[in-house]
Amino acid sequence: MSEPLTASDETAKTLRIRATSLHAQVSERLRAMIGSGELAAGEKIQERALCELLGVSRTPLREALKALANEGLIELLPNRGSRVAVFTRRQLQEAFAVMAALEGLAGEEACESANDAEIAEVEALHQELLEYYREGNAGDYFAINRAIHERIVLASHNETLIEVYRGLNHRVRAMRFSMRMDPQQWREAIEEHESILRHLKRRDGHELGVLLRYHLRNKLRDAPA
Amino acid sequence: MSEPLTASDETAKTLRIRATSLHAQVSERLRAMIGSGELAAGEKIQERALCELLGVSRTPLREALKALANEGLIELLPNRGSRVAVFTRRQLQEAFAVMAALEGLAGEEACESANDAEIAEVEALHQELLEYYREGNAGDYFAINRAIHERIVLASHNETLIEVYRGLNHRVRAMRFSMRMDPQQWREAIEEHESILRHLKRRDGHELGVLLRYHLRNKLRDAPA
DNA sequence: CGAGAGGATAATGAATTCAAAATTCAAAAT
DNA sequence: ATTTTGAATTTTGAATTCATTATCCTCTCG
Repeated sequence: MSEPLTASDETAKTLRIRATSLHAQVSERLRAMIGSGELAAGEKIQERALCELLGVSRTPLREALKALANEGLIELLPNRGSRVAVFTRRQLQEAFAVMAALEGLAGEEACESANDAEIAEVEALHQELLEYYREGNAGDYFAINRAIHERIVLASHNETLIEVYRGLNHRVRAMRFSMRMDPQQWREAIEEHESILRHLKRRDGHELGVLLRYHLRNKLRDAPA
Repeated sequence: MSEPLTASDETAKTLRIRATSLHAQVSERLRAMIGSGELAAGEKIQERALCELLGVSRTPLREALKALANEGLIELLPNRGSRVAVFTRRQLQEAFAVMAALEGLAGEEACESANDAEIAEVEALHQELLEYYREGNAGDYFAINRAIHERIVLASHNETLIEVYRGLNHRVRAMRFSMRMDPQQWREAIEEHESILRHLKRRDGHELGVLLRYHLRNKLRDAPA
């Protein structure tokens, strides 16, 4: 893993149209590295080493760092470089609360704007969710759970909402928390998801909004941090 | 206006500790210029000219541009530089909807977290609002209106929420819309504000949340854009 | 007279350079 | 032995340089 972003082969370089600017590629890459934990929270950014790893000069890397700092994923220390942002338990709870509020709006708007295919997709994911619940497969359950929430946000067709939600999602991923639930909570979560799907299919925006705004409450235990 | 960011006087330079990095100062400055309309929507960013105006080299300017692009205030055109973002009427409506959702959460949390001084401050602003309403002074009315909403968000003591809200606020300012209301709507807005204040003082988070989530609906006419 | 080719000019994107600041490390002093 | 000092080294922040791409302008040809 971690190959240079630019093709090392000269021919490939000249033949391939450069899709995006380097700083955008580096930003994307760093977000992924932070989200996956390859760059750990609090870790100092070694500019020169990262440049070498990514195969770019410091200029695009620093541009990317500034952009990510604006997103909250990187902290800039005056005259002392930058490090991966450290999130507190409180910040995680805050992000959850904001995301729940956004999902509430997304639910309302999705009921008005979603097309049938999008709703069908959520339903399909819901079936998968139930499958993993029955199997007791928590890892895949959480992945699907997240996918469902994302699909509902996408179905709002509100680009601004989608973008803001995405930013928070990046942060939450960076936090690498463990969302452990006991069987009772898990059962309740499943019931809530049943309601969510039902209201979405009925396009009952108001009720779906209420559900989503409170669905995330108390789901969080805490992060290892 | 528009003096270089760095002191031109050598003595001042050496004596004063440099507070923040150039890119941060430039970002701040550009946000203000976009918010005030000094840089108009859609306007091409002339890097060299701006550098000269701000008294910095292209490096910090470009870092700032990347950061603002991430915020949505600047558009990056591949190999063609950048321009001030152009917002559509739809994006403005989207931003309003998201802000209303965030204010709803802010209201709920403010009722739990605000201290009495913060509530008193909102009440004082509310009195000012009424004053401007009676005077028919729309300009100051909107300024105070915005201040009230901001104070409620701040009173949530949810840093993540505050930050996300602030980002949207920058965009909305950049849009320079006109929020014209007829007398009937204005009267209704005042009544809503009365309710908002009443619920805040009673710390009735649920009701305040509902109010704020729907307060902004239909407030928007449109932008000159 | 207008459309298009082609070359000059300017702007962009990224690498490199350079000064200032922080960090490291070894020697000296308590 | 531990802390302190101060020079060497590294890292950072920002300016400058350089290759590439886009834009403009003129000239030719229809």
